[in-house]
Amino acid sequence: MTLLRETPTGTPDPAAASATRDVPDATLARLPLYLRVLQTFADAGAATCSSVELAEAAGVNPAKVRKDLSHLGSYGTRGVGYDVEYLQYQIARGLGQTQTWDVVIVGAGNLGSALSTYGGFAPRGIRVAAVLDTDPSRVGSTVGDVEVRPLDVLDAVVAEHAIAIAVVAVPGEAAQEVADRLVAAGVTSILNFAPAVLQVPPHVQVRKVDLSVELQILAYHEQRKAETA
Amino acid sequence: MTLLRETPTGTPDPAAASATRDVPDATLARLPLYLRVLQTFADAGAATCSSVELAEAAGVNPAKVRKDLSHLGSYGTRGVGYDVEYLQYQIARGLGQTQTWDVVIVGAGNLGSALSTYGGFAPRGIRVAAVLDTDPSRVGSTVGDVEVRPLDVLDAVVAEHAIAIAVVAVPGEAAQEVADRLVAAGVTSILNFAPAVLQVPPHVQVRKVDLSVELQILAYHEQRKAETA
DNA sequence: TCGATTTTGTTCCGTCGTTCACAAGCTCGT
DNA sequence: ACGAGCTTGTGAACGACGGAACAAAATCGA
Repeated sequence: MTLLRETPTGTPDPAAASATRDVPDATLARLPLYLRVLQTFADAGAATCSSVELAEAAGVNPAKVRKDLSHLGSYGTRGVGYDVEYLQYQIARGLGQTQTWDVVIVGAGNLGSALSTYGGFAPRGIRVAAVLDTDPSRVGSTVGDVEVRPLDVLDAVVAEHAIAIAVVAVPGEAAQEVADRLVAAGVTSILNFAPAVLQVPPHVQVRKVDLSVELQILAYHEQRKAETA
Repeated sequence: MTLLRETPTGTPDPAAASATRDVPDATLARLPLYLRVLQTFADAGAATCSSVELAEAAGVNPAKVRKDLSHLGSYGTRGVGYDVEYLQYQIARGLGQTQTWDVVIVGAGNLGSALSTYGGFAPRGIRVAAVLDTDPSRVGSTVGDVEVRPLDVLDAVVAEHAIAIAVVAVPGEAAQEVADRLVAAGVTSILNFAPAVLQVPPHVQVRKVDLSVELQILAYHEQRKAETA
């Protein structure tokens, strides 16, 4: 899938520099979690923390924490642990949070509105630069503190904010067309909430979140419990 | 993690009956996707379809489709393919869609409202039986076609509808307390949208969806592209 | 200065998921 | 009635992930 490289077991790079490379997706999904836990530690006034503490608060295995962090570099001190503030910075850097990423949300329905006003984006270096919709009844209204604009301004918005990431929160029937327009506008990463499989060129990355799938998986396990016999 | 059993390579069960068992989570996550694709095939008037057609429409490998489906049983015909309608029924059965699952949503904020009015649940055997919130200013209002009720009625609601699955869509600070109350009420599966790690008894299953994590992962890959050097 | 203690970083191994490749089996035309 | 041509279902190889165990290294006290 994604291009992978072997862990550089060769010469230990001069640490710092641009050592950020080759983070597995499984690890990547946990780094934001660590970041959140570290913030609670920082709020509590802790200067350092061990992998065991981090693991307990995050609900994972301590060895997994250490291995995850080692993918970013060697930022801990043996016998001591990790400096909370320094590790926060390093994880943020590894995730690309040193810069703020402007994103555009297409679809101002219930889900699009919820995403637009979601408070969890800003602290993580993500800013909703624009919310677009084709429905004239929605255009002009405001969700959160941004105005809903027509989809026609997409090209201009993408160019103005140098947007690379877009969120698709439209009905499944409209998703492919929206995706096509996003790609044409120059977007290279799409987060798709619509129940549809998007066809995009290979240089465009798509991640999919299906709200009902999660519930269906839970329902499956409930059914298993109920069967028993 | 989840209890696993070896694939029953022993005696081939009399097929039909209650052959649904031991479906890996990775497969489980794709079954709803196949179901959606099959519906488009049915709408187009197709009576049968091959694993290759299914795979292309779902954007996965044909072999993966066949292996996924084989976990449910042998419902295809060699040389022909799968009967669309029959396969739809079998997947739905495997997922536990033969019955309707009532769920309760806690939190009537933007996200909770979006979930309550999400049209994708009903066709998949999931019904939002109640939406609860602690905020008095929200209680009494209606989202979609259900009224927002106070969290205090949780026990009664869970008992009345025999609810096993709950959705947590509250701020991170309130998530753990809500989870505790859900567990006390008898809920055994929780879908958590709050940015918090929930501590629950081992018999309770938690799935987590973090909206910002998905965007952060995309941001990481964008950063990788930008670095290049 | 040196050893004891603590905690990281890494190696090794078992397990799970994905993919390839092929045998089993069904349909259709002759 | 029978062989040709598909398509499924599955065994096996491969790669990635998770977890345990261990060696490397830093601090602290004597």
